[in-house]
Amino acid sequence: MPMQLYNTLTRKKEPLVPQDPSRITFYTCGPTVYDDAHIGNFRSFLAADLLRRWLESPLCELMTESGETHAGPRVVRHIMNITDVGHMTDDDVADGGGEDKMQAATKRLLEQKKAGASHIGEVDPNDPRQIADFYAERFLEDARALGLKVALEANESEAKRRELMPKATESIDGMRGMIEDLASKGFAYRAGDAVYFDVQKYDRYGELSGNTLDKIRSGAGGRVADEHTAEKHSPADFLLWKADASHLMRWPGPVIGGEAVGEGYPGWHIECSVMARAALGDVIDLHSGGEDNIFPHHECERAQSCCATGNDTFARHWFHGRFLQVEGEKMSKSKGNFFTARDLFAQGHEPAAVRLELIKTHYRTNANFTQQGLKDSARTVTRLRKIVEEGETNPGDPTDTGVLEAFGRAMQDDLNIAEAIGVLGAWRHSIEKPTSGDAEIAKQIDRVLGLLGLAQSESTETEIGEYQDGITPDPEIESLLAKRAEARKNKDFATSDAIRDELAGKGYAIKDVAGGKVEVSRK
RNA sequence: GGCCGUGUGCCCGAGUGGACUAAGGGGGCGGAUUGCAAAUCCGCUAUUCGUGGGUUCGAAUCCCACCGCGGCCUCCA
Repeated sequence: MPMQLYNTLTRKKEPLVPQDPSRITFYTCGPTVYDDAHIGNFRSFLAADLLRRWLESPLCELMTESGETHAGPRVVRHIMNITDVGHMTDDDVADGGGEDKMQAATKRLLEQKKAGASHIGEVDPNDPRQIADFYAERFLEDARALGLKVALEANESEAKRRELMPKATESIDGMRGMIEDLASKGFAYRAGDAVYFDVQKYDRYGELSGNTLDKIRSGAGGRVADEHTAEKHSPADFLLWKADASHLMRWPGPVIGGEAVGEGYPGWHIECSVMARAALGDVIDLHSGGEDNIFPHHECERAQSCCATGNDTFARHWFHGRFLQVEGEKMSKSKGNFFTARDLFAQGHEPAAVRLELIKTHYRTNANFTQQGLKDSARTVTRLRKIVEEGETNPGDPTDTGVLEAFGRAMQDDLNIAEAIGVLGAWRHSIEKPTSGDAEIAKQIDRVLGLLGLAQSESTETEIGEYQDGITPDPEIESLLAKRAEARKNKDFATSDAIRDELAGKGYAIKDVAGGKVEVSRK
């Protein structure tokens, strides 16, 4: 059974049929780097990463255009852009008002700097390019820590990074070119300082999101402001270029109808059309993003790309992940349930646990990120690691060969990761003593899950303690551990238990491990 | 208001018409082990699938209505 994958465009599960099944083209809308990416962002990027890893797996079978089955492994050319251009908060505002994201970041960073925050280091909060570069670098670090394959590949060299994780600011010429091309073909027009895409010229506008121009016009959300739209042909027309000499980030504008539109900045959809085409060609196999990207971003991107290339199809298959909630609630800074990946690492959670917690819920349901879940995930990772470590020292055949097939069957069905992990649990249960064959199976499964290669949290050893979760040994803990060891030696268990309780009160869990040492971890 | 998705045990989550007397993980309980814990291992832990109707020989699974939750309807993964 070839792999089935839900396609946002057709609103149903259907076989993924790439143009060339041995080499799949995949574009993912990446982060806007005006702040650290949060775990919701990463859930979406990790869903794309999991899909990519699955497609590359020898276990994955795809349908070809002629209806045959194509067995893996295969190559996935995966591109993830980095948006480092600020965008107007409101592109309807014709008079240059509104606030740019990078400008908003500047404001925030200035405030933080005043308040004494040091994490921004030498960055000049008044320079949007420095801000973007700073956060882009941090994004890449986090992405690598979480095992995002595209970020690992991009790390090989600056050339690779430009190729696989292009920045919008590196593609301004291409954007200008596509805007001019769209205008010359009659799909775009100039109105005052702006160039707009003429949605009425593209009759498939709305197919992806299920919107119609009618509904957009009468949108009860009340967000289609009309007083500024007089210059547009349709209220749904969207910005391709905005001339604005006051904008901090600005570039020479396109030439429309022989006249140069002034210096300014591109609209926020055009970059992906340009970068996807440059890296992957006119028609791509797969395109992913968060569910909020469906409209307007991907709808607009599709319109631009199809009109520019003259093809009916831009992306053959659209893949969108649902949002992440935290402890059952919408994630928000005011609720205090807003986490970046590095927040969690700093709390001592290992990247593999964070990764598993973020990928273990089916991408098309709202996931609930919880502290308990993070603990469960950490345990699952430890167990998987153990199978490999113990198995490698015990030569032998696999205990059960059916597990790969069952795991694969689950993944083939629209990336049913939860069932796949269920299969893994039952498999682990059936193993009494892991063999080298079992270790091989675990490793093959992990090439899809991407957990075992990630950095383990540092443990620091002292004479009596093994400190986990990045805990730094300090004299107070050390002396308590020493006292407890002494008490245990004298069989004074009342004292020894009291010390354990005291440490628990300070937030540390301890356990006695082989060799007479005590493992100290966070409670 | 429109569109899209979703609602399964104490919790997270599989299952999408008959092998469901509903995976897997966590938690809890009991046992082995341990000075006691931790970890590990063994056993137990939903006659029931948001609510109410309907279709069917048969429904968690299909249909309708209602309720709850989430997303989009020109910043947003």
